[in-house]
Order: sequence, then C-alpha cells, then structure tokens
Amino acid sequence: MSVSSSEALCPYRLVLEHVTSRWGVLVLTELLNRPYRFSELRRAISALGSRGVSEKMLTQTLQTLERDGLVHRDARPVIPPRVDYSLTDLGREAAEQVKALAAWTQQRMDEVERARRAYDGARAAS
Amino acid sequence: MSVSSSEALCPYRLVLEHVTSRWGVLVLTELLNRPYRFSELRRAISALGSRGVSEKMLTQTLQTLERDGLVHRDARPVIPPRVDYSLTDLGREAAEQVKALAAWTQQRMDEVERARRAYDGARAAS
DNA sequence: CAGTATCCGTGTTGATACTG
DNA sequence: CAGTATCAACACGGATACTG
Repeated sequence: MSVSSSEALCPYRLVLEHVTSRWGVLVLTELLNRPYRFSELRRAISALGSRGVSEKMLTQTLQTLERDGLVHRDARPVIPPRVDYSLTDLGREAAEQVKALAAWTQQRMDEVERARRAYDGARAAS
Repeated sequence: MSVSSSEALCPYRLVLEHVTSRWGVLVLTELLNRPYRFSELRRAISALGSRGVSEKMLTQTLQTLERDGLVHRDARPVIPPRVDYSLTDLGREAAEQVKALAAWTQQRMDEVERARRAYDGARAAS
C-alpha cells in the first residue's frame, strides 16, 4: 500500500489504499484518540511503530488523507507555526473500520503464526 | 501495500498489509463468493479491476495468503494440473472485514470525490 | 515548528519466456 | 493448466538540506 499510487485503479481502490497504507493506518488510529500537532503525531507514531515516520512521509500521508476529506488540517497563522490535525466525520468512520480490521488481525495473530510455522515446516521437509 | 514487505514491522502490521495489498483485497473478496482455479481467478479479477493481475503477482499473493493461513490450496496431481483455491475459516473472517472496509469506501466515494474537488479547487486558486 | 525540495537506494511490479 | 525464472522500469520511502 502505497500512499499515492499514480496508476488508474477504480477510484474506490485508491481510497482503500490510502487508508490502509503503511502510515495511513497509524495516522488514522492515532487521530482516533485525539487531535495532534504535526511533530506530536510524528512522535506518537514513532513511539508505537517499529520505526518512525519521516517528515516527508507523514506530510504526504496527511495531505492525501486531507484531500480525501478524512483529515482536517487547521493551520494557525502564528509564530512559531502551529498546525492541528484531526479526523473529519468521514475520517472517523474510516478510522473505525481500519481499527476494526487491525484489531481482528491482532486477535488472530497467533493463528496466523501457527499457520506460518506449519507452512514453513512443510516446505523445509522438501 | 505491498504483498511481501521485507522490513521489520510489528507482525500484525504485516498481515494487515497482506490482506489490504493491491491484489490481496481482490483475491479475498472474489474467493468470498466461491472457490476458484488459478486462471479462473485471474480472469475474474481482471474482469472487475481496471487492469489484470500478472501471473507472478497472483502467485505471490496467493502464496502469501496461504502462508498466513487465510487461503487453502488444493493441488490435484492430474494432467493437466488442477489447483483450487478457497478461503479457510480464518480467511473468511479476514475477507469479510476487508469487504466491509471496501464497501464503506464505495458508499462514501461521492463524499470523498467532493472533498477532493474542494481541495483541488482551493489549491488551484493560489 | 511545520513544512518543501532534491537526490538516491531499494523493493515491488510487471513483461516475457520457459517448464512440468 | 499452473506455475517458475529472469530482467527492466518505476515508484516508494528515507536522508538531507533548506525555507517561512
């Protein structure tokens, strides 16, 4: 999943890729808790993922999600700059779906890992 | 999404990427209807997507999903070869989640497109 | 602080040709 | 039919440096 597949897919597939993209999932689920500022969000994601987001990727992800109407960007013209990101109503719906899928994945993780061991074991015995 | 991210993510993120990968979504939702043979599945996916799957990608996707215990592969030793793919119980659960997300995306597509036009319009007026 | 711009390595993708 | 193997192109992701 990539954030900005430039290819011509059916449009809904594109949105699906955005919300399930590497950082899209994490951004949406984090924002489900509360609004975040840019760097704050960056740190929050780095804290839970195996590795942090680059500024570039976070920017890109946020822009894509904003364009899709899932994330709201509130830029205040102050110094130093302050920008708050939050979910729109649409974004909240998406985030909840994604979170449900992620939750399912976590719940069933042990079954998946058992299946993997079985698969790998069978292959090693070739 | 990519099917086989080789990087070190938390393991559940990996499964999430598999099921939401470009072809993973389509394979799972197709198999939700009924079992398919390899080429049959290939044609079915090509029929609904904007573009077909390459044999390589379909193979890769199926292998990944099989390893995760989501897809069952039934290879009969006959000539010509015949291989049937179907969902496991685990795979059916995953497929239903994915389908729900995809369905949501389709339902809300018009809202997304309105948001996009608004976003692009605002940017064009710079 | 919140980005933008640029470069570059790498992985993923997809054609094509071939095999059992 | 159901794959495997190989190769080339390209997009993605990240590091770095810079800006308002």
